[in-house]
Amino acid sequence: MQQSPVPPDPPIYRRIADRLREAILSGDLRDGDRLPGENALMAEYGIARATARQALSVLINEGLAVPKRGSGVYVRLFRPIRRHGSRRLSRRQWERGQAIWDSDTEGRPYTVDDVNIDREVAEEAVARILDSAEVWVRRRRYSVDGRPVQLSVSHFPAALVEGTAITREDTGPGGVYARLGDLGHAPAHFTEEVRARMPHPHETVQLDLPAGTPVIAIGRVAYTAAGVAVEVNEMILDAASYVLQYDFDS
Amino acid sequence: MQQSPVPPDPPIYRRIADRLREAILSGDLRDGDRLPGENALMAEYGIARATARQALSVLINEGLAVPKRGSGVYVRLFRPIRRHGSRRLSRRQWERGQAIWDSDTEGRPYTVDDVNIDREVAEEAVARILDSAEVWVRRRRYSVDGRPVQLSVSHFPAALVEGTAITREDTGPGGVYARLGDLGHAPAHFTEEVRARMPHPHETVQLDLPAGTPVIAIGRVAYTAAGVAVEVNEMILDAASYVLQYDFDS
DNA sequence: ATCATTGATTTCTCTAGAGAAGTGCATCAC
DNA sequence: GTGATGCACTTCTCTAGAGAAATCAATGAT
Repeated sequence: MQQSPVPPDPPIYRRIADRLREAILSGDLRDGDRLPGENALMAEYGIARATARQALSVLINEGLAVPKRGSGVYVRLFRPIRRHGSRRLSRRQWERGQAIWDSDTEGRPYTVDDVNIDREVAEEAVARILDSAEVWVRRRRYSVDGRPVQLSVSHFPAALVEGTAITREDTGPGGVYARLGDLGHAPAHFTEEVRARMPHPHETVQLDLPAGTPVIAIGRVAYTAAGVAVEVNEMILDAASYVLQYDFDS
Repeated sequence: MQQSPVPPDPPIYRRIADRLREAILSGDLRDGDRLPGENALMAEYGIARATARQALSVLINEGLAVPKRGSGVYVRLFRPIRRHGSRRLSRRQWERGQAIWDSDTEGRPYTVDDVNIDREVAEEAVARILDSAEVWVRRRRYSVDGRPVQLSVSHFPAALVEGTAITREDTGPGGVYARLGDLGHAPAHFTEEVRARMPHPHETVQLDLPAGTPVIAIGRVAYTAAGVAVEVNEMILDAASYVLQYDFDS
């Protein structure tokens, strides 16, 4: 057989999904508006319930819509926070009014819940970087406007921070970086590795993520001026809540 | 009524998905291994086809599995490329063997297909940043090992680059940045904004993305030493193919 | 006015079954 | 050996229907 030159027309559920997506992206349906539900689609197109659900699930898994059980399916909103990698550099002229994507200029108040501090045996990658088999681990969750947006797990070499405020809930003024400075190990250089992926179940729960929302995973390593690694911080961000900004010369 | 203290046990499809996920994350099922299919799950658990499909769709939308029509459902592999923000800084001691996530050290050969160069009226955000209503636009797609991994759309102020090699397919040795240097507008500073989201349909097609794969959207602005914006580059990366690395002092 | 109840509406879960369409392997003709 | 054919198996699409569970507004009792 020769290659069929006829593009097979897409299945019903996909055509419906395409239509609805178009309505969302074009702005016909705005943030928070309600989409036609299962019953409405069944009636409008004369299709079975499963087919209507399949159409809606496409948009839900694309992160464009959010289902509310017992209520309806709604257009999802995107209003991110801007997170700066290098504060020093980004505070230059090229920052003001020059952003590509709209975002709330920071300054939104964080709250921290679920602090958890522990001494543990480090997993392989962390032990290698910190050159320390045992580590103190600080786990926290950050919320903005009462909604959780970020998980953070910090690791410190046990021998270095033993007995300091870093092993206690209240780290004092300036936080952990100030305490590392007190120890003569002030961070001077950072490396951040950034990935994006779909969340694991426990991340979905802790960040209260709707379907179709990826997470941004950041692995940050802090080094002293001498090049000694003093912290490994693994962060998980709700991708719908963040725009990361990095500035650099070259 | 009081708050029900009984956690309602999860539905069947979710329990099955949890089991399979566990098998994948624990390493029982490795990259490329085949998962039990619809028919196997129907038989094993005595459930309807739709329920078995729903269980598998959970993993597919999480990006852990990839369905191959007519063949089976397989465990997805993750073998990312490392992309450096600031080459200069990351080429220091703290780079060697200090990565958190495994990745192919770069050097993998890129190929560029689908080059497309055009003079256009800039959209609002780009016009504002470049301070130019008209722009030259270079669209390209990058592939590694024959698989598309990145889309890139570069904008240049029309008045600046008119008549130069930047408006032609072959930009000559050193690429567009060398040409901007020839014009006395060598880029000296970069700002990158990073987001993650689920792909739009045309991105899914052009990057050949399976379901459950987010994209990383990078908006990069290049500035001269004088602070003049000379390029806006919007990139879309297959999130399963990349780890971004940023290095900075502070 | 406030609170509890009821009922309509909505999404969610699942069953049972049918046919279309793509894959991959074994078999057969040459 | 080589290529074509057929068949088993797989995922994909869709129908029809049922009950559970959550939401929301209106109604009624206090």
